[in-house]
Amino acid sequence: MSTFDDADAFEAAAVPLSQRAMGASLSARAAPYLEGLNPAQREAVETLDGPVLMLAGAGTGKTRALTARIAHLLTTGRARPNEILAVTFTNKAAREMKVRVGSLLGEAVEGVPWLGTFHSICVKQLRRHAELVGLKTSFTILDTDDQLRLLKQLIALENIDDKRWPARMLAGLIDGWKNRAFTPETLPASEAGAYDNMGGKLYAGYQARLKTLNAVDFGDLLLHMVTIFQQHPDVVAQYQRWFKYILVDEYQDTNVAQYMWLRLLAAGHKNICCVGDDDQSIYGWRGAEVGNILRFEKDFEGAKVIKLEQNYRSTEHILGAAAGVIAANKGRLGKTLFTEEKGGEKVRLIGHWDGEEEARWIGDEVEAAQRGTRGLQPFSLNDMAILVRASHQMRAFEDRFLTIGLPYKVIGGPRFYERLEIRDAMAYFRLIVSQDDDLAFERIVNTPKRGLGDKAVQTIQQVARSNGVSLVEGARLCVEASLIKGKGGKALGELVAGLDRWHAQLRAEEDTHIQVAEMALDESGYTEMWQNDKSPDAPGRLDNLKELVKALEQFDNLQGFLEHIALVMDNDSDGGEEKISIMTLHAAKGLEFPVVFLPGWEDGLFPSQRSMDESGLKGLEEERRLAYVGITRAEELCTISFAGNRRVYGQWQNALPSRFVDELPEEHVEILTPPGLYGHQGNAATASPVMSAMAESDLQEKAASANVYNSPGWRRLQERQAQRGLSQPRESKNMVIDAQAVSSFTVGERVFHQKFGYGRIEAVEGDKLDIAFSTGVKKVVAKFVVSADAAGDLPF
DNA sequence: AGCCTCCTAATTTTT
DNA sequence: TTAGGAGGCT
Repeated sequence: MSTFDDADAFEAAAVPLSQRAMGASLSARAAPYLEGLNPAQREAVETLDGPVLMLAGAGTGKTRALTARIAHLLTTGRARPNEILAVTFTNKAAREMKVRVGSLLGEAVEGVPWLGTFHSICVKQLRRHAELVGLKTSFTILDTDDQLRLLKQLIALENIDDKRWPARMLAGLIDGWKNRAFTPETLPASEAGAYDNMGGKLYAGYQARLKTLNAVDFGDLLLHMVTIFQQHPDVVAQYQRWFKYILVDEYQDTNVAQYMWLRLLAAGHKNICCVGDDDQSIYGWRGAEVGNILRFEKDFEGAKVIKLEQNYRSTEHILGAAAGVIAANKGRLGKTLFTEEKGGEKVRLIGHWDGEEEARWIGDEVEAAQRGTRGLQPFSLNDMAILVRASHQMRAFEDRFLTIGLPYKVIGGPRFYERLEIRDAMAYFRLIVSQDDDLAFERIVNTPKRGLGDKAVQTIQQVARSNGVSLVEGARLCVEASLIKGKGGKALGELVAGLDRWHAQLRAEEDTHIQVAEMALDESGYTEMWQNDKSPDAPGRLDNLKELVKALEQFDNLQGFLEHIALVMDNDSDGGEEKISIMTLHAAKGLEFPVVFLPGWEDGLFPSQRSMDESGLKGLEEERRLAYVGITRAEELCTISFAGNRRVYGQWQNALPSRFVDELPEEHVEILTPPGLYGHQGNAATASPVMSAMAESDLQEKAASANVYNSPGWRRLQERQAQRGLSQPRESKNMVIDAQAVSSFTVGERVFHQKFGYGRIEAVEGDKLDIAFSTGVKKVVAKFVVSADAAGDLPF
């Protein structure tokens, strides 16, 4: 069966033949989109037939090549817009590509209808074929919140210990399985069996539940399409025929499901062009398979590999430093970036006593760069960024910048549509559109407070289930039968009546969807709830709600809006004031800044200990790619720093400089040694332990063992830090306590705890102690207590 | 039903 | 340190 007979995007977007003629005449002259391309880029644009892997290093103009390729396909008449499938990962990338193709072709082309993210394209496809996986065309897309709520219910329903099966973990497992294209049916025993097969059972239960709810999660979008393609050759055949040319951006980030989907689609014309950079694969932890890009030539027979290696972004020192770091990775496809721009500043490297000093120093440097330093012209704050490994590192910078009044913005924080009030409002909207949306109902049934607690909700659920109806219908029955007493019952009646009324108003089209939306938020008491809220963020939330309603203006109806929101979750609202950006390294991929600071290069933090523990060498290599991504974001000035001491979860911890610091090639690095730091007496360059470490360490050995703790330079650095530590009373005490706390506790010993006071150890299990305090026996982690004899030395 | 207190865990995050 | 969740108390 097929829905291709419907008026669909293929037909709607078909381009009149006259345009093809126009395209041909355009290309007869010098095609404008080819101008200024270097030979490699040009080859990437003009090699249209067969599989092509465009290996595009950082800053080599891959978006340019990709968009020119689309323009080329269209103007030469090789493909009509609707015969091109172009996939990206983010909406931002999709948008940018649309804009750039548009500007290359002017008014000539309406747009490429199948240009979008993996997910948006899959939604489009799945809406056509939903019934093939037992869904209705109108299926809803769940966000993470809904997903977790659903899983919690499932876990409770199955009477499973939610300590052993936290919903979060289960969500992670299921996500992982979907990323690897495992359905409950195809889930290998090795995966499901690892958890008494309970994982597999819960997965199946979850999928069944989704089906009854007529809902899918993000992973399903891909997975369902892969399933459909595999089970219905006629369906996939149609798409294979239609998509003459396929383009994929950021191929190194594709997961197994995405890979399978692409392979299935490309099997027809085999004209697939994947763009990516194996050195920038940093999403392994969420299912991306670097292997996809490494295997490309094997997967797609007769593939042509084109390397874009000329970099237009960074100075040669920055490129050199990045190359030095990434060289330590194995199994790379291998690219060597070069630039024609010579000179520029070396990458600067500096060590600090602690994280606060690091933030202070960077703040000063930012202000200096604003004024113009070292013969460089002044930079705008918009041209500067601080890229951190983990978001908790941002705090030190925010604190410092607030103190000195430096405007900053955090990129990639909680997004607009993920905020509580927005999700609540959206749940109301969802219910207005469809009363079948049980998850939305659960979310708002007692928001604002209506006196409907667990018990009331349970009653509604029971009634709904036994009658085989939605929760809204169940609630209606409860009201009619007066099953819920008191003010809760009355409020529930009002809510149901309200939902009916708003829905009717929307249908009647007497009011616009915007008016209905406002009405719902007001009449439900939701707006009022925040107006009465005295917490400091309430006004902001009200503003957000206003903004949400305003966003409705761009859509013709609520359905369209909801669809958009489910898939497009960004908020790029940017005020006029110049600001320095603070973001994670992950968030920085694809961006560039003239001035970049890379703080926190300490072993354990970056590379992250957890990443190395969980994924070993693979994890370390991904961390290294992250370092590479970080350095290559910089155009002119790149500054790497590390701190000897850092407060982590309230405890002081000391750390060694990142092993990546040692991998920076000496000739591209300038060591800054401000007064008061490592060996400032005497010659700064030679006294620097970092420099010594770099000079003395053996690259080969490092690459092999990935362990440089034994290099002489590192030892010296450590010693020096320890010495400094002793001269700095506060921090050193903490470190001493830490050191002794880990090892030496015995049963019966008297200890002191900051909170519980004195106690006696009853049992020792690894680093966990059972201690009898005056208030009772507590389990305490060893590092939180000290031997009672040492208590007098406590800094608190 | 709702508030308060205790406990635990703590990268990276798009869709 | 701190945020969020769970469980207990009113």
